[in-house]
Amino acid sequence: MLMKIGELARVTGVTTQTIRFYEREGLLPMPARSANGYREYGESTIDEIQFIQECHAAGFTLKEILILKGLNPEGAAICSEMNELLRAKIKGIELKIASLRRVRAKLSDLSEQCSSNTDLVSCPALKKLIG
Amino acid sequence: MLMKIGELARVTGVTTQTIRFYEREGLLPMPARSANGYREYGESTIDEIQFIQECHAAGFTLKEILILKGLNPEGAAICSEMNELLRAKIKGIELKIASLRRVRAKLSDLSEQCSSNTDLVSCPALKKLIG
DNA sequence: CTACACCTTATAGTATGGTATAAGGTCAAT
DNA sequence: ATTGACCTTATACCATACTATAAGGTGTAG
Repeated sequence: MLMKIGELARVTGVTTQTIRFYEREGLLPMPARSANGYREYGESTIDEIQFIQECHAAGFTLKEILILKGLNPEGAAICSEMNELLRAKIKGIELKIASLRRVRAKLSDLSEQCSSNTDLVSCPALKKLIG
Repeated sequence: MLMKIGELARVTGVTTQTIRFYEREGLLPMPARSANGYREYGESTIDEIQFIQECHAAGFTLKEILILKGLNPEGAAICSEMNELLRAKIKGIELKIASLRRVRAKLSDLSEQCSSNTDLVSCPALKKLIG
């Protein structure tokens, strides 16, 4: 049932240092300690770490995840705040996707037009593509 | 025709320090200098900076943009390398999108189920959503 | 001629998200 | 009883991508 930090690290795929780092940053609650001072985690902490990882992969900063978790010291996050943050992030990601698609299109064209060229800057096709 | 660094900064929306930083990092070529030592930029530098910004918005690091530009000191980027990098980045972005969508779905559900709750961690709906 | 906005270099500091190191305590097995 | 794997704290360091500061030169307007 109860895990020490090493096992929690193994099952979540993060390092023990990262778990302690998250704890210092307030992303993970202070765990119970056994008699010898070792951290003792319940299985719900696995979900908490996965939630952090999932949010981080989605482009949230650790501070934003703090807000999402309502542990923000400047006040609890209410749902409208969460949704606001979320919408802003979705918009950001969509801009990123659009940008990536533009870059991909440009570079795909470029690699077709000068497949043996070694320098994009000196490539005559570049101007058309990035102009 | 020729711009000083301040004007280039204004038209591109980056700071003069950032332009000098890009130059130091090899992302921008060393510009010509006027008699007084001021940097003199042609209009093509606007495109170069926009290319950097576009790639950066798409999730490339500055080092990766160096590779894309074929200015990588470890060797010129050939098109296959570019495409490899590009495909990896696209995959990364797609993973991010997928993750974002999962988080969005979870939080949308959450905000519907407990629209006045102030703490996600103590929310009884959370377990279902992030489990 | 002096005020002011601009330019120069060099150096140092910032925020983010960790990662590494030192110096030591715990515990199960041999 | 000592080896080895684990745990503890504290501290320092890292890459990324800027951002700020110091100390000074340039150029134009009044």
